[in-house]
Amino acid sequence: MPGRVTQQTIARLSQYRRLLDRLLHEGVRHVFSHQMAEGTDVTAAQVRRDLMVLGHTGNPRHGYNVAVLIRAIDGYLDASEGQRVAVIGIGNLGLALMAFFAGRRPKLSITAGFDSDPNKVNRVIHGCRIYPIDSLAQAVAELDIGIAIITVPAGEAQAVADKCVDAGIRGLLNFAPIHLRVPKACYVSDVDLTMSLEKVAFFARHMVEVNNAEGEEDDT
Amino acid sequence: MPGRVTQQTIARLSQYRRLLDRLLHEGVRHVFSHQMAEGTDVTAAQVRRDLMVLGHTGNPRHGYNVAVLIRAIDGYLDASEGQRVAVIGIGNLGLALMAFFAGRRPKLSITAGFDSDPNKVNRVIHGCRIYPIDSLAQAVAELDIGIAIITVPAGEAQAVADKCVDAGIRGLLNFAPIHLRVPKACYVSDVDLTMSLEKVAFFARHMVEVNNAEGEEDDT
DNA sequence: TGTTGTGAATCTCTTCACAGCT
DNA sequence: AGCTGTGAAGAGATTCACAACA
Repeated sequence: MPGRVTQQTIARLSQYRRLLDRLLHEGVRHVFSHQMAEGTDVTAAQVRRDLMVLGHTGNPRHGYNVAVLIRAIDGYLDASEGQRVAVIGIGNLGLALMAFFAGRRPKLSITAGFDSDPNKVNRVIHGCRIYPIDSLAQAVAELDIGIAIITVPAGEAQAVADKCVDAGIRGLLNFAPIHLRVPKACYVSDVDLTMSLEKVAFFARHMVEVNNAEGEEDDT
Repeated sequence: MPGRVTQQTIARLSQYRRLLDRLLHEGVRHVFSHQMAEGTDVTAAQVRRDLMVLGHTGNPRHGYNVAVLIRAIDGYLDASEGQRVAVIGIGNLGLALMAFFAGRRPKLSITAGFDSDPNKVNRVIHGCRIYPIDSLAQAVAELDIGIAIITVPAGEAQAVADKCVDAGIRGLLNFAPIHLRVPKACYVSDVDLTMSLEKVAFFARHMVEVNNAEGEEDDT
């Protein structure tokens, strides 16, 4: 469907949707692009540009109908048949992510966990079973899992990624601090915690040159 | 010191350093830019361009001396006096992050935790004490904390951010799924887990149009 | 009047390509 | 022979600015 969408547009659509969900919850019916811009971290022009990929909605009188716009984003981002996700590596972080994502998006559900430690296998956490890593291919096929979250130590991450690819998984969310090599047909997004913290540490000391969305609020 | 450095250059320097640490550990003495490019996800030209900010140095014969380059990046990214970090919100994710960051970088140490739940207060986890959220300002001053990791629920995040700013914290790593409003002098980096997963889900279904660093390895 | 949708301009980041060095 | 460092070109993303519209 999409001719050519950038990763950042998809990222922002996800944020818009979250904002819109909250607004809907608060009883707001209509929003203007500049209001959406305020609630996220972008300009009004950027919001309108991003919404173009949806084929659009929106009128100059009331702006965008919140409920309609949410459905439009849902239709664009979500797979109608849903997508199932595995967490591989049931340590502190893996458990925290299972808790975090549990029940958050109906079309994107954590369905299984995997670990190499026999003590962790067969437990059921947040309604999903932990399988031995060796049964990955089989379980992925049976449960129709298309996405994996990798939370194993760096040293094991590449081997795990290879297994995922072999099992037919086409999307990886990688928390291991290492660059994964995968075939072009598999999409990887890295969440690099160390890098994120080091970035904050650096700019906390060099705040001057960051124009973190200028027209922003107060000043203490 | 930096005239104007971009966030992505800082992010990549952090990744180069991690790669170099590993190489040093493996006994590698010298690297060329194209080898560093392989180990991360960038081009050789990008690596060389990024390293320009260090002032430094590398020679056409052997490339870069690994140990020297690490020290150069250390000197650029790290505060010589070190920086102390607090984790606010000691739930699953907060605990996982305390474990993850424990002892990872000497110049960037998790020093305190904060939570509003009295049951969690005064415990000591990974060598650092959990304080009540009300004592934030005091503890931050006493322990000289400059950075906070926010892992509280979305509904509390803005209030927590405000307290952090008041307490003098100038860098925030935010895991709450909400856009924080802070003064321009405070730097915020968001780790948006939901967005990251939704991005993976989307591109896993639309792999075609992503040229995820083309010249990459195999093809199944 | 105040907003949307969007072509064009601008700005920012990445890649090219090559002189200079070893 | 093959690399580094970097000015200049190129690609890509964002913002401007305005016609169309309610």
